[in-house]
Amino acid sequence: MLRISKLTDYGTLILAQLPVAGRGLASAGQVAGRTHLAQPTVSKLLKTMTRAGLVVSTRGAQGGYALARPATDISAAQIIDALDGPVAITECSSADGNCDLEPICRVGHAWQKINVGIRTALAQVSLADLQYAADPLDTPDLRGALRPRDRRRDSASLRS
Amino acid sequence: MLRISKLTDYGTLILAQLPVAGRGLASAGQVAGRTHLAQPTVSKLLKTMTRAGLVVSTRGAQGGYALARPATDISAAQIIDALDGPVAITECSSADGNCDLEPICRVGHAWQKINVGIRTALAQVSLADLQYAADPLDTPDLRGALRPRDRRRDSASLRS
DNA sequence: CAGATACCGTACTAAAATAGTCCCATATAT
DNA sequence: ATATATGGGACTATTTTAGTACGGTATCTG
Repeated sequence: MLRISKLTDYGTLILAQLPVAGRGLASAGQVAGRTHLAQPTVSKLLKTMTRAGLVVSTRGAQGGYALARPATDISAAQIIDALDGPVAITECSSADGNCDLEPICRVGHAWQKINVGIRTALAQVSLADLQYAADPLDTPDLRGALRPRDRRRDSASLRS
Repeated sequence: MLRISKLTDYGTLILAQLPVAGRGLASAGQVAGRTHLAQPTVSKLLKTMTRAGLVVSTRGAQGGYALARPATDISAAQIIDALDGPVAITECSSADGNCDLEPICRVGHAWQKINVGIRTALAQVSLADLQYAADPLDTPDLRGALRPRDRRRDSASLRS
């Protein structure tokens, strides 16, 4: 949970190996060699990313792949969308749609908002950013994603 | 990927149903009834959250559960830690530890930094915040989590 | 034109994580 | 004593993720 899937990680590694369109091509086999990943896996990922528009391909002998655009114009969110599919947000927890208890269901929706908030944040991170990641670590403000109309510091309202 | 697991969602629903310690108790059966979740599932989650210290329990007849502390003092990160276990960050992608290609491996680490950044952000969101989540949605700044030493806007350095 | 190279798409298998259930032990109120 | 209710672990089922295989198509080279 809250982890980047292996395939997304692989995909990023692969993208980092590709030349930008116009500066040459790299075949799936070459990329596999450089990343130490299995060739079929690399092929699969490249195919998927091609369909997603992150990568362009050339068929035939001397063919291969290249980044569709500069690394600064490829976002982390796009990579995730391509490889993990559109984010599957948790649906309403009530099995049979019995959402009569409004305050409860609103809690479920809050998680969805957090999901979307995180995703939107990932749209701001580019492949180039990922490549240059240094050591320090800073904390984004996620509370803004919820923005309650009126935040109380007491929990009295918890009583059902 | 990047989704809140069902169990975490359930857990939040359940927490929202519990009185704060000192203001009474709710049994697993009662909570199951109010949330429309299966009783064994509710029991399991409450047991887990008790062990994690989010909830306190009283055994025996008339026993039950209560929040260990006010909803403002229970963070989203704590709920996730309790129910999804410590975040399993993607390990080095190189199967046999062959991380000779430094720039490549650094990409993998960047995702880890994003993971941690998101997690840290979640520590700022309380159960009370989740309950009052309103409609608007704001975007946290995740790029801060990477903070490159010197960010270039060109992708020339992509060439391997 | 022939053959080799390399992508395209889909279907399939395998492995792992998630979700959900069951049972027996223990503690406490009446 | 007995009914109620949590504690802990084992177990099964389901879903998701990861990885492989195969037949098809496009393009370069000679």
